[in-house]
Parts: sequence; C-alpha cells; structure tokens
Amino acid sequence: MARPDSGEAPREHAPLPDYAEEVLALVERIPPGRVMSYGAIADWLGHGGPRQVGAVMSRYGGAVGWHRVVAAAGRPPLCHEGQALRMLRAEGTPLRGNRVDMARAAWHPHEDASAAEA
DNA sequence: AATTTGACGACCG
DNA sequence: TCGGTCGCCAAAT
Repeated sequence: MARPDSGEAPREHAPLPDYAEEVLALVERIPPGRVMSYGAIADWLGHGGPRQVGAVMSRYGGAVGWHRVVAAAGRPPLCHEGQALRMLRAEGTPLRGNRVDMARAAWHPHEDASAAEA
C-alpha cells in the first residue's frame, strides 16, 4: 500500500478537497473562547469566499470545532445556533444575548504568533 | 461540461 | 436593529 502522501492531518480518511483542508486546519487552530468569522477565514486563506468556507463546514465541519466559526455579525450557524451558543458559553466565549461579542471574541491567526495581549 | 447549491458579506431601505 | 437583495467562488450533482 504505497501512499506517497504524508504529513496531512488524519482527521479524515477520505481525500478532502484542497479548500476543505485549508479551512479545517485553520478552524482547528482557533483557541477555545475565541471565534472566527467565515469571511475572516476566507480572507486569511487568501482565496475563495465566506460561502465556500460555509459549504466546506457543512460537509466536513463535524470533524472540527465548528461552533467556533460564526458569521461576521457574531451570530452562530443558523442551523444549530442553540447548540453552538451552548458550547460557546461553556468555553467562556464572550456572548451578548444570542450573539457572540465579536469585539472581544474575534480571533486572528496572527495573534497566535504574537503572544497574548491584555 | 453546465447548472445549482451553500453553516455568508456587504449594501440598501 | 431588522429584513430583503445581489454578489462571490469552489464543490457537488
């Protein structure tokens, strides 16, 4: 069984679309208590768009912290918002009613390489 | 190969 | 603040 590929995260046994690998890899980097918007992910990847990120999450999001991905307005996925809000709250994510306080919870990959701030 | 979908974003009223 | 509309771009059918 020769598999020339190595180094990929064994989160899925089947070959994922290139875009899905990038999205899932970034979603898994989101620390607890923080969230990222679909648009922010697409922007960080440098290509695609918020719709593409959402489309990937709908198919493969179940393997990652999908609840840490919210809309730019701070509202979690419309399909399971109650479920997501509960998990976000359990992680200590700053919520504001049924919406995430993006002003405090918005995370960016750059922060991970720049130590923690106040 | 073409069309439709999709866990959205920004804009408008 | 809320609801409706158009646009985006890759994946699935």
